[in-house]
Amino acid sequence: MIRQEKLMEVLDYIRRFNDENGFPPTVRDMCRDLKIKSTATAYDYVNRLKEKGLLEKAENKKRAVVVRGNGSVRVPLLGVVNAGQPILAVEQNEGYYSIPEAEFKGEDLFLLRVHGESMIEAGICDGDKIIVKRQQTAENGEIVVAMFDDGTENGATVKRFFKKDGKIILHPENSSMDDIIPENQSSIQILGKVIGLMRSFR
Amino acid sequence: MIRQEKLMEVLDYIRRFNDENGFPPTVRDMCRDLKIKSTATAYDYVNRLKEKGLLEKAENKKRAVVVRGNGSVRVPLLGVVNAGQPILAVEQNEGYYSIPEAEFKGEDLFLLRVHGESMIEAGICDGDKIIVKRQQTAENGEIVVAMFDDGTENGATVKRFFKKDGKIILHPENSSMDDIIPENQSSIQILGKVIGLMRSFR
DNA sequence: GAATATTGCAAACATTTGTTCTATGTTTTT
DNA sequence: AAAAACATAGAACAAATGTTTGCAATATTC
Repeated sequence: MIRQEKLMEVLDYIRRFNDENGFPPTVRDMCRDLKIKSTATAYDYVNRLKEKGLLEKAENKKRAVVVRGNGSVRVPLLGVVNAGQPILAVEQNEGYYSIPEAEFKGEDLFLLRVHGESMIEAGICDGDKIIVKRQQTAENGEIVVAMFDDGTENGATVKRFFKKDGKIILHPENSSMDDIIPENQSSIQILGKVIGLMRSFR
Repeated sequence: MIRQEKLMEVLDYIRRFNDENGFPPTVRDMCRDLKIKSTATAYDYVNRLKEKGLLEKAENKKRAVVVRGNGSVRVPLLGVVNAGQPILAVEQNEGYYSIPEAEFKGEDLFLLRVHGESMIEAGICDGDKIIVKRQQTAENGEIVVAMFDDGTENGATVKRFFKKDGKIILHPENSSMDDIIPENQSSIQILGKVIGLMRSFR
């Protein structure tokens, strides 16, 4: 069917127009650029695309067609994490980053800048930005961001999580460091699970 | 000045509205959501932001305000790189990813999936996606993607680049591997410099 | 404190743009 | 080949939305 192709051409046009201009096209834009002779025709195309669920459209609003999924999610960078300073309780927002959602799936994600070498053997280096999924629990072997308060040592760290004989072990991936087994186990609080990271070389 | 704050609030609102809805707000949207009492006021705000260069606006068009830079660039994933297979000359495009431009600056970027452990001590692991800036030259110590043809060994690899006594050395960051000093030095071709990476834990 | 500039408001106006209607050509079905 | 279904066009209409104008409130300057 020729119609199919035309429809896809329109869909593609809307996507490109949006990318280039920052806002969606009008039916008249479509007519001009795709050599469609009537606004009614373009209007029709848009409605067919909507029926097929290929785009969203708000009725009666101007330039309100949306082709969903440009492929990125916005996540906040909440601070620095290492073996020392805790993340501030009132998480300061250091800005938003758009990360590819195909790569980093999940609800309630945030970023933290890593400080320190404690996870170097897991390929997590000083300065990396880790992508964390907020959750209170963790499975054995997962890398987590956790807080605990143990008198001398306290704060937020990123470590590999293990539970053995009912005791939580926070294991640094650095052979020159020892496991952390907080005395005050009940103070341990999982902030989230590390699902990915980004690094930029300077 | 109170005015300043209000302006920034509007700018932020436009950005958020766009993120959430996929298209920009109208002056009346601003009035409703920011408790502005007159469309003329909102209109005024928008024009001031335009004067300051903080947004773009097409005259007389509906919903045509744009806060440039939603913060991401679209880059293609071109294939796999390791010590073996070359990237296909006709680079196959495996899709686009939106990556934060604040983090990964530069023109002409692309992604490659890394295969192998040859850069493990530089924190580049098997399965990582590296962000490469296309360029033909490199400085001493930079991590590059390079191709060479040396009879037995050939293809594209990611290695640290050194030039010593006129000879190019491709240094793996893995103490169990040896430096590569291609016999046929003239066959060495730098495809780009690695400026960052992304990883997602499965 | 008067003069002046800035800011905000309400209402009217102008333009853009979505939507509907009817007609005509084109393909598919019977 | 007639009938039916579909696709497109052109024009008119209606709603959404940008823009202008004049006035009041508030802040700033002298």
